[in-house]
Amino acid sequence: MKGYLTVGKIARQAGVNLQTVLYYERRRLLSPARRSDSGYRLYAPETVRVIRFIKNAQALGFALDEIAKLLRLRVSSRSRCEPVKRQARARLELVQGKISGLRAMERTLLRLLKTCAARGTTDSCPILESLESRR
Amino acid sequence: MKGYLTVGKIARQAGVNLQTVLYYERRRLLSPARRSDSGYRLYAPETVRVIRFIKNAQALGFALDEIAKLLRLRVSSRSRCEPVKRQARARLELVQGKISGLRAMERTLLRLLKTCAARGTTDSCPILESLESRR
DNA sequence: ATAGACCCTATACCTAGGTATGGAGTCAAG
DNA sequence: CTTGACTCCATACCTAGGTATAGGGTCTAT
Repeated sequence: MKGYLTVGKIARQAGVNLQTVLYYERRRLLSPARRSDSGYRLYAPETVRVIRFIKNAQALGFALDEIAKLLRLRVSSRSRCEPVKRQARARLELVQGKISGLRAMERTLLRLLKTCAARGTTDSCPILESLESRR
Repeated sequence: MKGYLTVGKIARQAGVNLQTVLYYERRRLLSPARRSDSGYRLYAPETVRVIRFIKNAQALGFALDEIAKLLRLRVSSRSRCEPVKRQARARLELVQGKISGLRAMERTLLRLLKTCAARGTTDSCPILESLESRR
C-alpha cells in the first residue's frame, strides 16, 4: 500500500512495456521493494526514474550489463569508497572515449557540410577519411 | 587482379569475420568492385577502410541502417548537394544529441568521484539524479 | 457474485547483428 | 595431377534486448 505501485503502473509511468519491467528484473537491473500478500510486485515510486535512467543510458550506447554496473554504483554507495571509485573511473573512461569518437564524427560531418557549401558539389567527400582507424 | 583483394583477405585485413563481410553485402553496406571469371568477389583495397568505418560508427551507437546512410553520403557525393546536406545535418544533430547525453553522464560520474573523494563514503549518490529525464 | 481489469509464471516469438556449417567449385604449389 | 587453402551459395544457429501469449489467480465496482 502507501505509495507503492504495481508493475502495470510503473510500466505505464515509465513509458515501457510491462514485459520489459519484468525482463529488467530477470536481468537484475530492478526489483520490487516488496510483494503484496497475494504475490503482486510492489515498487517504490522512484523505480520510474531508474527505468528512465536505463533507457537514457541505452540510447547512449550502454549495454544492459554495463547499466547494471552503473546502477550498482548507486546501490552500493553506502559501502567503502575504493571499489566504487574504481568502477566509476572505468565508466568515466568509457564515456569519454565515446565522446571523443562522436566528436570525430561531428567534425567530419561539419567538414562535409562546409565543403558542400563552398563548392556546390563535393568531389572528394571527407566522410570516410575520418574515423577509419582510431582504435 | 591488379590490386583487387578477395573476400578472405579483405576480412583479415579489416579484422572481421569473413561472414561479416558477406553479411554487410547482404545489408547493402558494401559490395565487391567486380567478380573474377570464376565468380570470386574482388574488392578495391579501400574497402578495408569502409569496414573500419562501419565498426567505429557501430561502437558509437549507430545501427547498420544509419551507417548505410552515412556511407551513401559519400557515395552520392558527386550528385547535387541539397539532399546530401539535409542528410548530413540530420546525422549531425543525432551525433550532437548523443554527445550532450554522454556529457551529462560524464558530469554525473565526475560528481560521484568528487563526492566520494571528499567524504570517504557517499550517502547521497548523484548518479541517478542526472539522466533520469532529458527528452 | 460476477465482469473487467489487473497480476502471476512460464514459454514462445521477434529483430538486429552476426557466426557457423555443408556441399560444391577453384586455384597454386609441389 | 593431386592436395590444401580458398571461394561460392544457402541455410542454420547464436546473443542481446525485448514483446506476446497462455493458463491461471486477484481485485474492485456494480
